[in-house]
Amino acid sequence: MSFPSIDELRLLHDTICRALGDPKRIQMLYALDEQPRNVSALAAALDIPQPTVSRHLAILRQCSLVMAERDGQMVTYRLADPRIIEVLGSMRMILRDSLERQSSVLV
Amino acid sequence: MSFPSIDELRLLHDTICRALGDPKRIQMLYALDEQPRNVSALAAALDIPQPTVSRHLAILRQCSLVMAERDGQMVTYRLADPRIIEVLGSMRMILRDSLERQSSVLV
DNA sequence: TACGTATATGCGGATATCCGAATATACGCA
DNA sequence: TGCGTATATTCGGATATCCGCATATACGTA
Repeated sequence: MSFPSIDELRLLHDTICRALGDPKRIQMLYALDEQPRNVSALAAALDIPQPTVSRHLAILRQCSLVMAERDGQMVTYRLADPRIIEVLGSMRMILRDSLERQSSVLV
Repeated sequence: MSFPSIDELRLLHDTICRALGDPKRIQMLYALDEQPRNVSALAAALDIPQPTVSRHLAILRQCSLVMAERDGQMVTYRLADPRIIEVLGSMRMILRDSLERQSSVLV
């Protein structure tokens, strides 16, 4: 087989794909792409309870998609790699074209 | 806010991200990118039981990532949009760079 | 119709995920 | 040390996911 090993795909799934496994986390990635924020700023911007935000950030941190930097009492989070936003953009294009294809069948 | 609406992100998650939510499904996408296959060929190639393959294919179908075409008794599956493989390739690069970054810290 | 092959689905249990509520920890400051 | 703010974690319950196993459905052929 010429395609990636199941081990690499498992790793890929355990990190990046898993991180994208919740819409709130995707939302958080976009918010952090716009600008780095601390936990409560993120919670306020997205209208999500602070413990929930903190938990999702912990997952994004484990998956190495965000970086945390303590700054006094606050912890500022930023994207570890802005290319994740490009990946999401590609997904949105695939989704958009897929929906378009489906709706044109209905005409 | 200038980033995508929570509704679009929810839709994105419910389709593409959800489809990538299992390593077997990612493996199947790669196998189908290599060449279209029917269910039992896919099951044999990946050494996964047929009912499991069938169920994962149903999810990929719901998410519009694969297309099914009946061909006598067999059903041939193919990628609906090969760009999903490019997306996975980008993810693998992000993962690779992330692991590299982490290991270089340990030196 | 009867049979064999290919594919899909129903059921049940194990496991994972998500969240609200409460609490614990970390830090700055008086 | 004591207090307030920021962040992280624990617990429990609801919900979703995955899979093995058995079975149902679809199709071709005799």
